[in-house]
Amino acid sequence: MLGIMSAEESEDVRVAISKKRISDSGLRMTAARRQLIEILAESERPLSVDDLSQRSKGKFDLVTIYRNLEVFREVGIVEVILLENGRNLFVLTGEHDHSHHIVCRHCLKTERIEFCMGGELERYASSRGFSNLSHTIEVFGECPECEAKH
Amino acid sequence: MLGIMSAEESEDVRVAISKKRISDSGLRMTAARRQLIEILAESERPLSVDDLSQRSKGKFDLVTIYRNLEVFREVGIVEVILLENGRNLFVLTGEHDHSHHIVCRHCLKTERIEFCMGGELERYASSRGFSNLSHTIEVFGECPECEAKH
DNA sequence: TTTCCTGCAAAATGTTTGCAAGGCA
DNA sequence: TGCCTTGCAAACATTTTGCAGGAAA
Repeated sequence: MLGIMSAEESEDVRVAISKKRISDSGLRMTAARRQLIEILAESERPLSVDDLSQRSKGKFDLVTIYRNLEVFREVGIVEVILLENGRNLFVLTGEHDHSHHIVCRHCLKTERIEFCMGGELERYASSRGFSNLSHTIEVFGECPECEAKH
Repeated sequence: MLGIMSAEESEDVRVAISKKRISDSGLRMTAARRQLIEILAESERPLSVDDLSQRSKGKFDLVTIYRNLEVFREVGIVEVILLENGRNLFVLTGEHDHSHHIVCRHCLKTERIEFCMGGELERYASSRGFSNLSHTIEVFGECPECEAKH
């Protein structure tokens, strides 16, 4: 875990960016928002609504968490990862607006994939007459630690 | 819509393959299964559980539809498309075991994408130590017809 | 002080489970 | 006949909505 800084931004930078984005959008910085952002920033993996509820020790109603995650998504500070089972995980984006992930099925540890082949896909979709495009790409597998446990 | 046969297999071929796969797996060919397979084969787009319920005129309980779709997935005759909102659509696969799609957000019309860049993704995931990989890739947009309606 | 945000309660969705009756092979 | 499937009912899990009180700016 030593070594040069990876491509990941530090916790603090992402928290700062997120808070700024909230107030720049004319929204209020409440205790719930502040704490949810911090929990997301501290986490080593993307979190579900339930994770966030637990890690905030039930201090906020689930409704509040749902509503704020939706707000976060709208202002572009969180990214949603759609799991194979249809559930969502949320991760602070920081600077980059869009990325894809390798997710461990067991522990949900996630790595960002540094390259995005969405361009090629969307170019193809475009050639087929589709417009207003978006795409999802996720890779699922077992991380080294989880594989070792078998 | 005239012209040479596309890469799509005909309805009948996919129905035949599907039925064979069911009985080869030691499962029974019931009225529900037969009809669900036929409805999927006739459909111009992937269907949701609810679509299947309606198109079979409520003849089968939702539970039956859920359970059979799960069976179909297990024996490999349907493929699941995970929408942006987390819902599932189901499509008969026929011969090919795995593909990706361009899905219209409005009418859900879907085109199969003929190429799959999953290999590259999984090679990358593999180099990061992940094993037992799978991936999802979907493109969403507006099809020409739906775009015209705006 | 005004408007946004939160919590509570309830409802709406979507999916799963258990069990007894029915039907395919 | 024997086991697989189905339907019904109920449970479950997740997410959404409405409204009144509370808190940012």
